[in-house]
Amino acid sequence: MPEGENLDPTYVLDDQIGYKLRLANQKHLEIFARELPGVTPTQFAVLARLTEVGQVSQNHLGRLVRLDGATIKGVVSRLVTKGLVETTPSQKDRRRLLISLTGKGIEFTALVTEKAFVITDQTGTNLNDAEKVKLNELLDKL
Amino acid sequence: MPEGENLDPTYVLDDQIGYKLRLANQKHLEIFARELPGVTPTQFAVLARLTEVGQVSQNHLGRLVRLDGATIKGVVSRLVTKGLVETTPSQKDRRRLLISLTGKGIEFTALVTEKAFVITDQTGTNLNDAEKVKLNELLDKL
DNA sequence: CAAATATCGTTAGCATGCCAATGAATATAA
DNA sequence: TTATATTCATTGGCATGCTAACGATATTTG
Repeated sequence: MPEGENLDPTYVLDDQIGYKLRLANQKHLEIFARELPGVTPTQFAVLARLTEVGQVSQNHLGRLVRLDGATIKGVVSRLVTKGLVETTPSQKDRRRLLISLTGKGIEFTALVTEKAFVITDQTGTNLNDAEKVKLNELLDKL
Repeated sequence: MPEGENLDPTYVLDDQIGYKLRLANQKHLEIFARELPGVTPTQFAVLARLTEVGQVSQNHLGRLVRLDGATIKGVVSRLVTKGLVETTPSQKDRRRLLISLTGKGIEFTALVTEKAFVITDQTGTNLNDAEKVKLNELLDKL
């Protein structure tokens, strides 16, 4: 075997995990946009989290959906524009801005959660049940 | 068992495949930015693809990395600014803009491909070999 | 050949998502 | 208690990535 053979094996873009993750994400985005237009996956994630935890400060909410302060601010303000979320300055800590669902937000979230399940389902439509479980497991572990 | 029990099972954000994909992607982006600053994953994907296929038209290049025309245009022009890629108007088809690596682009890509392997490796660092294979398989199937 | 279609690149507009910097308020330390 | 740290929200800048619209060029069809 000649020396140096394996120094730089061919880099095949399609074999890279990062590339595959982008494509997988792309597929999900597509399904989401089709099944649930009017709100983005990120916006729905915020609504879902607010449903789970109730009123929280903006930065904390960002942490709960893994978005940094700059990003969560934009998402929240778009949800405010849609009337799904409202903001109240905190009394105890005057730095904080408390975020919560409006009545309309609660109603909307309840109404479309059904669709959200469909989206998760359709995203994994090429996998059987065992594979879905496995994929979830591996992504968790990652 | 009361009727209607399973009508709307609780939606748990952390269990949704779309959310997990976003987090996985986030992790990869982070590793990429740390290991290979100076170029983004998408930009590197374009360089890698150009290395594989040589000169191609801009729209076709976009198809080869799964980016639409509007997006690939921006990516290419940023790579042009960095001097890694160049554009030549096609003679046979005056609509087309041919894209290719510059000498610097070839050199740069060769130089950092090593890092790209490290990135793929680090992204899957929490998985053993069998799990990595499985994850790749499942993402392909998706 | 002429007309209808399709493709190519470009632009504008929008939503994610990041980093870095800033000022205000709070918490911790000396 | 005063000085230092941290936290919070906000802003500006940047790169992805999409859709929709547009004019220019090619291709296909009648």
